Amino acid sequence: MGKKHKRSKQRDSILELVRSTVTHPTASWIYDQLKKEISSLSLGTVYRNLNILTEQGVIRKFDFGSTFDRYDADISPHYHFCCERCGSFVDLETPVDEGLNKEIEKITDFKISSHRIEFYGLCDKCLNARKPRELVSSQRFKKS
Amino acid sequence: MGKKHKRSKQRDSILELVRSTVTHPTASWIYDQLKKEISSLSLGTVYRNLNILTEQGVIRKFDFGSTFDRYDADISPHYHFCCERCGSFVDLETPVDEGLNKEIEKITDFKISSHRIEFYGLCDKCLNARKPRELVSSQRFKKS
DNA sequence: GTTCATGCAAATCGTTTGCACAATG
DNA sequence: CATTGTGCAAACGATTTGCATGAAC
Repeated sequence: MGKKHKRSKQRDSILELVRSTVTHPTASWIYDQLKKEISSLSLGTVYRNLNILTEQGVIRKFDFGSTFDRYDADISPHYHFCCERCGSFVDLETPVDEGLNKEIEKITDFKISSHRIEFYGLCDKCLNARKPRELVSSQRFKKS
Repeated sequence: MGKKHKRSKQRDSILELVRSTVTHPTASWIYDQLKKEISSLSLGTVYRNLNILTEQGVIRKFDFGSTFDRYDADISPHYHFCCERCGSFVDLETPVDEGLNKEIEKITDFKISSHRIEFYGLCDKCLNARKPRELVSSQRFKKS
């Protein structure tokens, strides 16, 4: 069950602004824009509402699933899987589809040099650990 | 031309450790591990060396290209392109390949619920702006 | 009137940096 | 010995949070 959320002018404006652009704006850009309109606006409110909207699934946040940079000594191109439960980040064996870059070049005016794919879901360990008693629902994963 | 880098026990150990694991470790995990071995080690050194190794192409850093979270009101599945020069982040029209998830499930024990693809390269604007005088080589892109 | 949102400022967290000293070539 | 690396602590920048006040229901 999600929490009850009252409407607010601030949240409405934030959503409207994010919907009006295709630039995938950052929080501070949103803040700068709306500040002109709602001069009392604070940055904390922008962050709070972006999180609420993301939680509600109304917008999407691109944060790579973790705040921490991760390092990999395998520099050969390969894809990754990221477990949404435990946060593990593993290499996949699937061959990399080099043709994809060309396909995108065909439909855009861009020069594509590389691409990256991440798959999300549940890893085998977490699948098996499913519901032994209760589901640890929102276990925000920590570093390490 | 890259800079001259002298060898150091710290950097050697960091590289060895990153190479010895497939867990895509974070800086602080690396620090914790090596601290046992090199008790004088400092976190700053770990970061400095991870950056050097990344710069040298010996390891790879997964940082999503920007420090800022970006938000998108288009929650329908679609892929993205990220310009390595100006940092613009744009939606692609290519249809999403839903079959990919199944393919990965076939070769792993994971339950895949979604995937995400980002293409990297140069956008049309940056391509055309190429070398009018000089190439703005390492323009680290700012917010907005 | 109870609940949730706001603005503000302080706090947090990952990462970077300036500096004096130590190690490398 | 000239140059780069280290440890330490302070600085940084994005994001979060505690608190008193204000708006929504």
